[in-house]
Amino acid sequence: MTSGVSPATSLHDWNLDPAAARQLQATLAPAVRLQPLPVRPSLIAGVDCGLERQRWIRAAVTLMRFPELMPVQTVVARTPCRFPYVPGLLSFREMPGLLAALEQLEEAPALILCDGQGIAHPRRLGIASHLGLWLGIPAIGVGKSRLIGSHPEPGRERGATAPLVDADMRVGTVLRTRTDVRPVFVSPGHLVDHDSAVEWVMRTLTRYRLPEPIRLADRASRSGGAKS
DNA sequence: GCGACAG
DNA sequence: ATCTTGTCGC
Repeated sequence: MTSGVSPATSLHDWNLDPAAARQLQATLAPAVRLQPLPVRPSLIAGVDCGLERQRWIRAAVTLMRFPELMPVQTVVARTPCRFPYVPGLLSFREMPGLLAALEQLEEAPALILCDGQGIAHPRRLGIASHLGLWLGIPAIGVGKSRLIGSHPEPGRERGATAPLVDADMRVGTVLRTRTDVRPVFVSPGHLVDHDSAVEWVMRTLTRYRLPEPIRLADRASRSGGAKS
């Protein structure tokens, strides 16, 4: 009855075709706000999706307490694929499942780390931005590969960064999360700016390439297991 | 027309 | 994302 996470505003439904989806992204993008994360979040969520036989989306969310980085709760939702994978339209494929999983949380996160891009997107509305906007919760996009933009190669050391630019605009940061390991693409989703996005990805790293909340959600989306 | 293209 | 065996390295 009392869910930890519910939409701040019901912005739209999910019955759209690709053309309408792109149109909607252009309409929603101006509402994205880039600003420093106001408070230190004590509850951080990591979200990720897995695919089951090309027909089901397995959306997983892991809630962690900061700064301990101890998992508080992990939830998984299995929903049918209703939208194809189209570069630039990922949120229309994965968000319905993610929202179903988020509703199962007993507490709401103060920050969400999302697998995929934030504003580093053709219309500045990657899945992290769309999700953050829908929930009214600060969100950061952490992609394992590039969608758009150009950038110099960041230094090889852990913590090295390079700006990600598209159409003469800063859209993200290429961040080396481990020495000599392929960098990740960090971009603000909503209610965070470039600096806090990189700062909070760094603060949730342990010994792996991906920040712990996303790494655990990724793990749950593959094994399909929830737990408290 | 051709290449690029989160998960 | 998923499929899918072995292999290299700490």
